[in-house]
Amino acid sequence: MDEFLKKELNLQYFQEKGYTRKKCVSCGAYFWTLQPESIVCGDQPCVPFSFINNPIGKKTMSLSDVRSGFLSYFEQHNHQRLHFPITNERMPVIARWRTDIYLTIASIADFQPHVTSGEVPPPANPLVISQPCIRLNDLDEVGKSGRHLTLFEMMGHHAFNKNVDEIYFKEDTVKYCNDFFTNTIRIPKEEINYKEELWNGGGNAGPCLEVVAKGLEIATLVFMNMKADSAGTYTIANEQYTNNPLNIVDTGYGLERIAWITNGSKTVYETVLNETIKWISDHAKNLEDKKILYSLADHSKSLSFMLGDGIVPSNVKAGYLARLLIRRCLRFIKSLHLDASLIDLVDYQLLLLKSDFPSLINQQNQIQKMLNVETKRYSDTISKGKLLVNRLIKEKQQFDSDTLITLYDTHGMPPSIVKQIAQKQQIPVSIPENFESMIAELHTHRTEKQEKKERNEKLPETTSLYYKDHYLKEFDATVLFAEKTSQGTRVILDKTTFYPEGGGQPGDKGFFLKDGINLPLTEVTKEQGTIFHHIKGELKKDDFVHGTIDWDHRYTIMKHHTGTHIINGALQDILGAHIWQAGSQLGYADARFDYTHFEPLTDGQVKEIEKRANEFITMNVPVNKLILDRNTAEKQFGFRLYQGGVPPGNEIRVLDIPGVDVEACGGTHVNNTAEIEKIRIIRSERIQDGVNRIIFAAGKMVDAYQKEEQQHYKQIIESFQPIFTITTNEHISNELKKTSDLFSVPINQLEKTIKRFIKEAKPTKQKSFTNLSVASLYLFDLWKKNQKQKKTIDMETIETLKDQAESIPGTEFKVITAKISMESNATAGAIITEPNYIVHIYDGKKITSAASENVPINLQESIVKAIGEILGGSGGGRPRMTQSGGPNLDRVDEALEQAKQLTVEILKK
RNA sequence: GGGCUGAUAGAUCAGCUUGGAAGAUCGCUACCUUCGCAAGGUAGAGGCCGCGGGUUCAAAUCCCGCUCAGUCCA
Repeated sequence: MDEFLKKELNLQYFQEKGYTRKKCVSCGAYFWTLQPESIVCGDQPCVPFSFINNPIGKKTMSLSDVRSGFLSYFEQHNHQRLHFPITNERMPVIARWRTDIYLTIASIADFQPHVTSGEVPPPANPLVISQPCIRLNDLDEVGKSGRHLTLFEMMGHHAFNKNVDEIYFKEDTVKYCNDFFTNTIRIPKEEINYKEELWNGGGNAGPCLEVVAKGLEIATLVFMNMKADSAGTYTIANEQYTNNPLNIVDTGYGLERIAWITNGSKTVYETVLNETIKWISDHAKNLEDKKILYSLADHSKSLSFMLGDGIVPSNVKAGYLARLLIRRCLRFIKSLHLDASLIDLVDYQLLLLKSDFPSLINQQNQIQKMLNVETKRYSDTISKGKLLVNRLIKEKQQFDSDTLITLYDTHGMPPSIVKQIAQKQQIPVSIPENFESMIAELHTHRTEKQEKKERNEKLPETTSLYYKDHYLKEFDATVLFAEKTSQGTRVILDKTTFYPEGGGQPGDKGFFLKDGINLPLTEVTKEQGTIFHHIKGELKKDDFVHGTIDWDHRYTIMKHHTGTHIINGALQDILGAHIWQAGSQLGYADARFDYTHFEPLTDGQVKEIEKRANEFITMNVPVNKLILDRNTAEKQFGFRLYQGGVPPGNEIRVLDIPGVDVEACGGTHVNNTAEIEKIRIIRSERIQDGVNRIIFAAGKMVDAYQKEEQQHYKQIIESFQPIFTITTNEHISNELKKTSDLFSVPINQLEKTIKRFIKEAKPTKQKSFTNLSVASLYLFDLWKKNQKQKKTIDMETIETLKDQAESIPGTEFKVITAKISMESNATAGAIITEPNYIVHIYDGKKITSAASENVPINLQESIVKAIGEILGGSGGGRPRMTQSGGPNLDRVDEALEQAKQLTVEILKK
């Protein structure tokens, strides 16, 4: 490998400028230096930091100084700066364009995978960017090491070479780098060493040079020229690599580190987060733990970016990472005894970031709301957890590590808080050193590798007519491929207007005509880019067919599809820019749209959204269907495009509804919002933490839905009919919702439920009500009263029963058998509070047998089974209190008689 | 996306292992005590035991779905 690096990195530039290649006596790595006598590479840990209190550079530089110095240096050297809507010169910290990572972790991540793979041309070439990145993998080092940050800016100049080095590659990269550091930052050239390393990550690899000065790595220059490939000839870290189609200059300059080296402060935090640290110190009462102070300053900055770029805290995906940081912050705030809230702190951060990152403060309102929700939720969790811990203390008097793990994993109680609570009660708690890894262990599970299906190259491609004209209903085509299936035939055509199932849009229906024979289409699918038509009947290769689409089906779905974009637009309008599509599924009868939001919608908000959506419809907004290359689309519309996921390839279909919504979308759509006619929101629900769902109908399906609703309503009214009448039929959906809430039963079960309640409540008076919900409420109350009455003991009945008691000859004991309408257990229980009674009571459902304390009888052993069997069942209970029953209730008299006889037999002397 | 919890009175929770009359504490109401308040005492109101199925003579309890909530991990 050394030989490989020597060959790759033996640059002309080093030779000309008089650098020497040396081997570090400490770590063994090779490095290039202008100090031939040096024996160590100059990186940590081989040498200590030597710039602390001894800064280098022409002057102390702020983050802004370094950033603008870098960007303008490279701009002057023919690099182009990037511009995006909303975020301006950077990309968001949430990697919307990536499916493999949640957060933007490096400047090159901006261009992966599409640009680095060569599929999409770079937005500019060469280009320069300063990209805010978030890395949470070394969370515990933050604040402790003096140099770890969760949010940092990685500055990079990138060049993408198709033919080795036509833009520039290794030589110019080092030249620019050295020039920038020595002239713009003014680090003496002798202080800068270039250390040889091999870099690999994210499926790529290549030689690299680490730029170190005074013990600190300030930049990494990667020459990415290889990609992972099992058939490759290079072996790096046990993986095979081959040449990449592009030679990529991937540089990463640590903005914060460069500022730090010119400041010479004790830690990076004093340089990067100085104002925040001061602010926190001013508000804190306990500053003993510097690590916590630094961490809080760092985390709150990360949060400003995460929430400002639209992450909604939740228990899934990137939302969970935001919550993780929020909860750490809340814990830090508590232990510092801050007299300000997390909201105050983030507000202050936003103010500091306002001039360099203005998009963040635009989200201040939403950020405050989200932090408020999260703060409240966390304190709820902790106070619930405290109760739980206290209960466990009572029960166990100690905490083993299993309990600690359960408390954290299941209830979110951090062990440190458990320890605090327990210590107050003199219960010792020892937190295992490897707690974190024990948690990790708990969650290790195999991740199933998804085998990539290779596209069958032999299968022909199909021209998608539906994209050229979303309204095309008929077409002629030639069969290119046919294959028999159990259902019929599946064929590939040269062209089609049948939309295949995908992206939440169901496939089209319709039929083919061949020589006057009708061949119905059962399914259209897309597998690895090939469109298959599944038909009933037979077709052969080279047949000519005429296809006709089920236009009603397709057009309804088109209305629903454009409808989801309108709903999305309405949501963003009313709730804010943090609204992001989290999934959608279109149907013929209705459509559903999932989106990120931090709380459930109120009924008022739903109404408002429905109203706004319908306004968009009546505004007659044209629906523009654009095909743009990726860079143009991103530049024009920003990352809002990637609502429904990231489309592959360089050409992107963009659906632009001006003033309403713009998204990359591969579905079929109407031409003008007016065609949708109307939208009705059927339901709004919370499908998981941080994600809500709206189910709506569009066009004629609104009428269909309302018809169905009326049918439900009618059925329910009818089930009330025998006893109650409902006089008005207004606000049907509202009435149904109220009623379904009252009985906590879904609408389709209401009819059944109401019948049950009428049967159990036994209403006797005919009554009429103005509307359904009032009638339901009345019924429910009646039912409750009835239930209660059954349970209340009627003293009169008890006295009557006692009077009926028959004495058992030769004893003081008295036996009662009876059939009553009250609850038999309660009645029996009341009687046997007095001595000498044995009762067998039937209440219409079961026979309860009970005996007073002083009666020497074991009902459970001697009687209960016998009488249960008479009823065709069985029975059981405790010696002094049993119940029995069975399906043959017509033999109750016989059973009671038998019970009496058995009792007398056992007790008589 | 996966794992783990939970849902019983207005609130916090017992009861579920081993099926057999729905409980405690706080809060609420009335009365006693007091010049008044706090506190104490006595009595009382307040439950579709989340929803739906199944097993059983019998389900808050056992089994299966569903809904809602919490939590951890990727």
